[in-house]
Amino acid sequence: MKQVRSPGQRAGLTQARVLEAAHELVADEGVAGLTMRALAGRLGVLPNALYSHVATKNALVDALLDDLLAQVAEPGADVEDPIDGLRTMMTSTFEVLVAHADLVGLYISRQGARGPNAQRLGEVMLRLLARLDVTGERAIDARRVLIVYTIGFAAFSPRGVADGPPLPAAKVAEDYAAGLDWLLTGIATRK
Amino acid sequence: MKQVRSPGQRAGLTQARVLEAAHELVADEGVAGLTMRALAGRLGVLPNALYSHVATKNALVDALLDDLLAQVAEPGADVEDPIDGLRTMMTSTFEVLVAHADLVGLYISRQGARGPNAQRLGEVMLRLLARLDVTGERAIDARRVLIVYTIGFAAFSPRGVADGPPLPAAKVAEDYAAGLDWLLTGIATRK
DNA sequence: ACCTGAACACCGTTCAAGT
DNA sequence: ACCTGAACACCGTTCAAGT
Repeated sequence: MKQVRSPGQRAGLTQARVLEAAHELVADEGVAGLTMRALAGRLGVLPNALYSHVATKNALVDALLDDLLAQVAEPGADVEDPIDGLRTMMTSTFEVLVAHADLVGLYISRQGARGPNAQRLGEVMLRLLARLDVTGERAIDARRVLIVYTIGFAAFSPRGVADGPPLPAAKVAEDYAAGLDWLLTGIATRK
Repeated sequence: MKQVRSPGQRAGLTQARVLEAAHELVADEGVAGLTMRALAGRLGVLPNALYSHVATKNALVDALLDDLLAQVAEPGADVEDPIDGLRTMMTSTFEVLVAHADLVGLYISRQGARGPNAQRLGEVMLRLLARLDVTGERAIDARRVLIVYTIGFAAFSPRGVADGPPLPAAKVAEDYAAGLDWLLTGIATRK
C-alpha cells in the first residue's frame, strides 16, 4: 500500500479518527470487514501505524462497543416509576445494540471488557433498582440478569434461535419486551 | 508437517474422528487453539485433508455445539409439573453450555445454525409449554426468550458482565436460576 | 511521537495430482 | 474416495529505522 502523502508529511492520525473510521468500516463492510489492514487502508496509512493509537484489535472492538452505548437514552433522575425507568433504559440499550448485532456477537465471543459508558449505565441501573428496594448483592445480581438478557437478545437478533426464515425485527423486539417485563416483575416482587 | 504413515497407507479419517479430535483440542487448548491446522496435526494429516470430512470450519463449530447438546437432560414425559420440567431442562442446558463457554461465544458470534439436538430439545420445550396452555406463536416466543437467556448467560459466564474480579461459578448459576424463575413465572401467568 | 519498510508467524481454503 | 503437495489470499503484530 503506497501512501499518497509527500514524504515526511504526517498522516495526522488520532485515536478518535481511528475509531471513527472503524465505525464507518463496520457499517460499510460488516464486522468481518473490520481488519487492521482494511482500516489502515481507509486511513491512508500502513497497518502497523494503527498501533500508535490502539493497543490491539480487541481493544479497538471494546472501544467501538462502548461508543455505541453513548447513544443509550438514560431516564431522567425525576422519573416517577423506577420500573418504567429500567424498562426505558434497557429497551434503548437493546435498540442500540440490535442495530449493530454482529459487533455485539464479536464482543460476546471475546468476553468483552466494560468501558466507561457501560459503567455509567450500570450505575444508573443500580440507582433505579435501589428505588425498588433492591440493593446490595441482590441489586448486582438483578443487574447482571438484565444486562445478559439484553445483550444476548441483541446478539441473536439477526437470525433468531428457532427454525424457519429470519425473524422480522419487530417480532424480535416484541419478544425482548415480553421477557423484559417478566424479569422486571420478578425483580420488583422479589419472587 | 510430514506424515509418519508409510506411503500409500490411508489415515482412515472419518467425520466422527474429526469431531472427537476437535472436542479434545478445544478441551486442551481452548477455542483459540481450534484451528484447522492444529486439528490436522493432531490427526496426523495435512490441513486440507479435513475438507474431505467437514465442509468448513464454521460447520465444524456448529457440529461441536450440537454435540454438546446431546448431553442435556430431558425431563421424562411423565413429569408432573411442566414448569419443573422446563426448569430442569433449561438448567441442564445451562450447565452443559457453561462448561464450554468459549465455544458458545464463538457460536453466538457467528449466529450459529441449529443442529438436530437443538431441534429435538426445542420440541420437548414446546410440549412442556403446551401443558401450561402456552401454544402457537406465544409458545415460539416464550421458547426463544428462554433459549436466548440461557445461551447468553452461558456465553458471559467466565467473566461476568459487572466490574471486579471473575465471578465464582456458583454465583453465576444462582443468578441464572433467579432470572429463569422470573421468566418461567411470567410465561406461566401470561403476564 | 508518529509513521514506513520489512518481516514473522500464523490463518482458512482451493486445486491439481497421485493412489 | 481420500489424501498429499503446493499454493493463494489473507490475518494481527513486532521491530528497527527514519523524521
